[in-house]
Amino acid sequence: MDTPPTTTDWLRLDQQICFSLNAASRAFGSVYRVILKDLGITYPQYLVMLVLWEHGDLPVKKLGEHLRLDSGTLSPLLKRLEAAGLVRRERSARDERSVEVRLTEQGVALRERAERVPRRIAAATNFDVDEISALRARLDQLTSALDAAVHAELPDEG
Amino acid sequence: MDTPPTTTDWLRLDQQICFSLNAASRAFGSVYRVILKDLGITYPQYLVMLVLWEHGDLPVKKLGEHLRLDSGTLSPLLKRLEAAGLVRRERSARDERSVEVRLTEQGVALRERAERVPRRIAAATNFDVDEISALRARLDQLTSALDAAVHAELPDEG
DNA sequence: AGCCATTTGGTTGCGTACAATTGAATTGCG
DNA sequence: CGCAATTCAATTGTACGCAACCAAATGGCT
Repeated sequence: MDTPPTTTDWLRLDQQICFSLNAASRAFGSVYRVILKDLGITYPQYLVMLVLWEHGDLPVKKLGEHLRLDSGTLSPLLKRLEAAGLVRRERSARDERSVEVRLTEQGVALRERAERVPRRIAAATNFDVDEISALRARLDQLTSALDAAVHAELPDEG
Repeated sequence: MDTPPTTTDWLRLDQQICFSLNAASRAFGSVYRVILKDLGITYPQYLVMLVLWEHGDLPVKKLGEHLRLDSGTLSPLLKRLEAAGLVRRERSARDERSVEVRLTEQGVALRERAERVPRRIAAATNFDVDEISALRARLDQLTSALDAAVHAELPDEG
């Protein structure tokens, strides 16, 4: 009744941490897919719009820093947003390497329709604001630790 | 100092819940990528192997239920595992619609090398077992709520 | 001025995710 | 038995996410 954990237990426990995280992330994806269908954008595209609405026009680099995404992900995504008419991409005059991402009128206008989204999401989680804050803090803490581990070239054991 | 939250606050808070989740999930991905490189498999492939090690040979359907993945994801993934020699896919004799996924000798043997993985991951998180359990429980609760919301065809507001 | 490391986006290739469709096999029902 | 509905896997098409590589532009240094 109180045997020490076997290797099998470790393998199972292990699955559950990251698996639960993964599952929650994908479950969120499903909810967003439904809610964002009206707006005609995907969840990652919505994240980009959130950043632009909050911070105004930004170069791709800055966008990537806010979202933890690199150009390999952002370039095609931004092209789709541009094709949808929500965003323009313009080479910076000052630094020709840089591409400024600018909201179009449509992009600005979309914000109004997006304002209903957060409340609907919050309702779907069935968590209150404090619970969400606590969970978010925990997750950020976890992310920091994982980032540090990756950059530390991963020591072999604990 | 105690003004009610504006719509902008909502949009920001909203970003943080799902964004933190997403970020944590991707951070885990980076850690697993490094740790699993030795084994020559990706994280989702590792999940499949975990299920097979725990439950033995399974049809694709059952595998998908354990992992919350559909055949569109599993089919190509399983082909890659088969190409790597870790798994065989065989049409069930009893039900020709079903495909049994079976571990090869190599697949069974890989388990031994995989046994070091969980401890290394746990070390990278910098969380103790209880913290991990608590977080996992919270995430599962969240996933359940989100699943319910999706299946309930998403009521408009909270 | 000339050279070179760095910065910045873009592209390619691979591997998930998932909706939608297809097609074969099976089951259920009259 | 015969046929319609269902089940199951595969395929197709779209969209991330990221590593690896590339090219243009910049800035520092001599």
